Amino acid sequence: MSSPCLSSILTHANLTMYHTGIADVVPQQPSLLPSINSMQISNSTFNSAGQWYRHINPDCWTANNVLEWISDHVESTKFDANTLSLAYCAMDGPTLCQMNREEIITVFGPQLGPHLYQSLEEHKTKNELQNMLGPELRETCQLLDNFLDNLTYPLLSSIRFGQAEGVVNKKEFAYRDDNHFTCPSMEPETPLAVTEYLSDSEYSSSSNSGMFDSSSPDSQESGVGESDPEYSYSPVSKKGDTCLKRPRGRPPKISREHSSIYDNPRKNKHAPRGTHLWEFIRDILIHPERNQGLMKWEDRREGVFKFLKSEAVAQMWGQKKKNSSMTYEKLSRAMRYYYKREILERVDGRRLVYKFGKNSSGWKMEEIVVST
DNA sequence: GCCCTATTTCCTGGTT
DNA sequence: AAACCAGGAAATAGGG
Repeated sequence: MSSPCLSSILTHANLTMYHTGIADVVPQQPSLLPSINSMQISNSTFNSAGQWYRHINPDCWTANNVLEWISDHVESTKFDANTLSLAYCAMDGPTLCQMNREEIITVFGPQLGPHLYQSLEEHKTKNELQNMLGPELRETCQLLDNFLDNLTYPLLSSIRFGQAEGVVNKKEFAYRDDNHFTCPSMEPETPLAVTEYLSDSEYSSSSNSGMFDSSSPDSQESGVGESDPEYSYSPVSKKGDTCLKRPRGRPPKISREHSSIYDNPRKNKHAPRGTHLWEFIRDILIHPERNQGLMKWEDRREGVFKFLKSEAVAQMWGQKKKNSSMTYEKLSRAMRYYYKREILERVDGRRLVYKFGKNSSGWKMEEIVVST
């Protein structure tokens, strides 16, 4: 992006803010402009690895949080940061929150301004909503944030899993966990790595080419830890050779002494019943600003929704349940059990489409408004 | 330890 | 052919 209009934007911004009474966030004296404007910043100035602001109400953002927030949008919109003056990024959250749309566009320009305004509104809404919601929903939102952060910054997560291998064997991690094989570099609560923000088909094919293939029975038999004869396998196993079949059902969990490094030390001995799958799905749906195309409402009033990134949602569910071998195939089986209990209703002939049933709750507009 | 609920995993067969 | 759907069977985890 070129910056021929920078000076006019800056000049106009100062005048506008002067007249609108928010000039305290920028140099008030025109004579200061040249020196302040010389404090220009480049895209490389920004470091988006922090993102603490995401978990804080914009009203409480520090100037640093504001800078982080702006930096994220500079990166995501490929905006030329050279055209931004640091002076305009030096305001804190309360100051920022006082600005209306026009003021933000005036300050940050017609390209970046609308993005920033939109984002600010989303952060405000999200935090207001989260303050009114229970801990389970907050946890889901946190999960979404973490998951989407990994989608946005795949490099960081791929480094954690060892990017040399390219696609990481998530299934192997899972079974090794279950069978007392652990990855020394893996931290507790480490979010799943996703190498790219893929479409569903891409997601699946990339999985297939790698490790956590859910569709192939052959691949499901591989990647099993070797310590347990029941789960042992031959790495070269193909159809018809000596590979032992994996028993049905959930693999046994690792014992306390072996799992200690994974357990959250704050976790209760008798943890409260976690969010159910349908509640997890619901919580994603009622946070449209965070679900970023994972799922969408087909008919909000009727409770009809659709999976857009089915494998991604399944991975998130697996992340929540500390089960990195979760797939949409398995998730959808659990969903189908809800038909009988009338938590979900069948939607015939439509792929990836489900409907909340009469025994579900918390997704209707009225309920959300009433609960506030 | 038993029972129950809520999944999780695997599977076969059918549909899109 | 791949992805998805349907539902049976068997298994686990956690709570009561």
